[in-house]
Amino acid sequence: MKTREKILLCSLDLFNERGERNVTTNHISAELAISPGNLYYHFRNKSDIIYELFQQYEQLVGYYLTTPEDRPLTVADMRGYLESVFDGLWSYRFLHRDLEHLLENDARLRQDYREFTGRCLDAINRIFEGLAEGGVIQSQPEELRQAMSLNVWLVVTNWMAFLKTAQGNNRQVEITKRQLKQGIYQVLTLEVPYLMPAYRGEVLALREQYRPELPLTMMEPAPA
Amino acid sequence: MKTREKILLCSLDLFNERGERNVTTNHISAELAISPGNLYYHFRNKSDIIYELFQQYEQLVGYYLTTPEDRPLTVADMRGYLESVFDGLWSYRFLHRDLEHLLENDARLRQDYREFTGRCLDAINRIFEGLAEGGVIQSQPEELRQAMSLNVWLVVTNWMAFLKTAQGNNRQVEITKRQLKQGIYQVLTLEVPYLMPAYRGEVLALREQYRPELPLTMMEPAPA
DNA sequence: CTATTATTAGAGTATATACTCTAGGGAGTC
DNA sequence: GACTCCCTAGAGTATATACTCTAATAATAG
Repeated sequence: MKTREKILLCSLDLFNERGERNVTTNHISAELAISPGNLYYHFRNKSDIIYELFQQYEQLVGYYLTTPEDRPLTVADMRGYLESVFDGLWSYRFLHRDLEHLLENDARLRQDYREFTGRCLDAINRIFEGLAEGGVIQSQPEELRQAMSLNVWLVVTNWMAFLKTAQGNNRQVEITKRQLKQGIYQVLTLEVPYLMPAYRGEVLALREQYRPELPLTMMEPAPA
Repeated sequence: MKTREKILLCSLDLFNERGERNVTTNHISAELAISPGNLYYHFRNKSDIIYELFQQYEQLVGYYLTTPEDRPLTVADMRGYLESVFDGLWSYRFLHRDLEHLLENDARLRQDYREFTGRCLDAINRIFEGLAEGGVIQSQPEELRQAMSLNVWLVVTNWMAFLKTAQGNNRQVEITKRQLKQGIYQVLTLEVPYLMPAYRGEVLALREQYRPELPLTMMEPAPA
């Protein structure tokens, strides 16, 4: 594998594990057993690495969130959206952590992220429309649907941060993918009151699959 | 005013304005025109300042969220809770920004914040119960109510962060209190489907008062 | 083989930042 | 006046971190 590619992969790993803030370019090069100079040959600076990872993320989520134009959406579709979006979130989870700091220091990222948010909100909105067409949820006025979409976005993008704060006494709180996916439970909670009778049971059963075992604020870090 | 108190007030101001991360102890002492040594005479370290500010915040919100035991809740109560909680959020908004980093570096804060979260979730839950008793919203099974409360918490605590990311092209995005309070609109959106007919109109009218003028992702920073 | 380009090493630097240390001023008390 | 206690000054330090610079080495093209 090319060094450049290795740097990206290694950076992503370290960022996800320890948080971008706690990973220096020296750490990255040390982990790869290359010199700092080498790293800076391939990337002008740390921001460029982050930006490129963000672009990967953007592309991935954009791909996940496409909606078919020729048919309404089903419960299976919805599940697919949730699963894949949370997968993406997991793979690039460092982004949604120190996000504010990242945006503060990179104008490109700031701009792109803003547009990305807009596209995602639109996509969520279209998914709600599709689900209404498919008879899964009630149709709602545009205004309400948009506000709902925004709430979905807030829950999805901040679920990880909540887990980290609500959990454990250790400095390095390790979140599992399973826990992250309990965010799906919270998103489906938002939909509960809008479910049509015909699909209510099915969606509630799906929701149960993501239910946390314990109330979240009582969760302790998994023993090592 | 005592120097100690001045340090707390000044720190809070600077933290809120520029973000905790961008404010050093040297900045604080410079702003106050005192020496760093002086600051460190009053506080052992930066974390101690933050921790004391957090305790103020905790107390404030704890006070805001108390529920009367002798009567059900009204729409006016609900409005009061939302207004005051968002006021508190505004006054200590730096806390909910770099929260993860703050918790990572202070075990006391980590522990306290976790308990604080638990208490807040309980309080939100009790408020929902009170509103159901008061006939404002439908009564819901415990499990659903808890998940709803958690969603409310997620929206409330992350609304500020969303505004900062969704808005403007400037490094230092200035959020107004008015914009922050649009978070109330989002919280009330969560309640819409549960409103009882008798109060539906009233709550929807209340909600309208917090409606953003523009779709949020199109919002530009206010011209200087 | 030679010339050129792409890649790598690794010591070194500029800057920032939380914090320390010593010395002393001012006000009240005996 | 001397003692004590609270408070203050401000130069200085240890450490971290993003990044640079020079030189050397592989890879490739002609």
